[in-house]
Amino acid sequence: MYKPKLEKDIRCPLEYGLDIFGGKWKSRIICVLAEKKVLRYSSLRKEMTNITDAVLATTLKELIADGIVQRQQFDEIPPKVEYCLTDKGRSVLPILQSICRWSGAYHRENSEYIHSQCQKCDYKCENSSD
Amino acid sequence: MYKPKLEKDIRCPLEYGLDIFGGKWKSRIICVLAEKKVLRYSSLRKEMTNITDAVLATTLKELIADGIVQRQQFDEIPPKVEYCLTDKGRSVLPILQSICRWSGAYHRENSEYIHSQCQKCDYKCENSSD
DNA sequence: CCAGTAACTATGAAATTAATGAGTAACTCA
DNA sequence: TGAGTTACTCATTAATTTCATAGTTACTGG
Repeated sequence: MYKPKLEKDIRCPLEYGLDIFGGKWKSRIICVLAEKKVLRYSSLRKEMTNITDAVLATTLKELIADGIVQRQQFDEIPPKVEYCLTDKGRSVLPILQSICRWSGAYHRENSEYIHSQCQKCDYKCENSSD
Repeated sequence: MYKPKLEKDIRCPLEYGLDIFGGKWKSRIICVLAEKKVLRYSSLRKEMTNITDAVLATTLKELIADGIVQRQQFDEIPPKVEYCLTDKGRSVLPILQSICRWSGAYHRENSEYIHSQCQKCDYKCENSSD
């Protein structure tokens, strides 16, 4: 059974925010959903190279519990479940973009940073072109 | 001896950025230094309630290696070392503020989030009043 | 009737991160 | 002489996060 971290609710806004889109997979899921709009569970897993079911399922639960991702279930056989960002989820995209821009300013010149397993770069950094 | 993570340099900007100010202590150190400008090691540890020497020392090394924090050593007895933010370090403050503002919009209404051990809230959230 | 599919869950191992507690050099102050 | 100070390091343990693998239900297509 999934147990939400109650402690999170008494943390400060900065920790609350970092908890929502920090970590290894959360920002990546948010970016993929931002790009593809709607994805079934299996398609999402294919987009996220190397993620395992256990991690994807629990990470999705956290994002849903935090109101970032919406889950819509269709009662069919075989099962069908669709995931997309909520308004709250879309509202974090400017923050992620600002992080990308900031990093780009310091990080871009001295290394290759776009590797094939990181879809969010292709999305984020091309779209933040002001 | 401290070994920098080379892998970080081939990651995408979003991961690079989250690595720099994510984690349990990094954003807190950045905020305290933003507020106090300059702090000796021992004062910094006092500001960060509950941090241990081992964690503070290695976290500082990471922030220094990432160019966020500057270390200045005075050859005195007893030893004296001062820490402050670099320009790059100060440039992350707007991002941290935007995270605070975002969180505040969603998080503020339903809980107490400022607790005594979180100095960065007092700093961050009062200063982001637009 | 057996393999395949979808969307998971459960379990244990591995890896990473953080915490604990002690120790160090070279002094100063009582 | 002996405790206190500073800015750490080191070794070990604990906690957290992630990975790897297998299993489940209720079907469908061959």
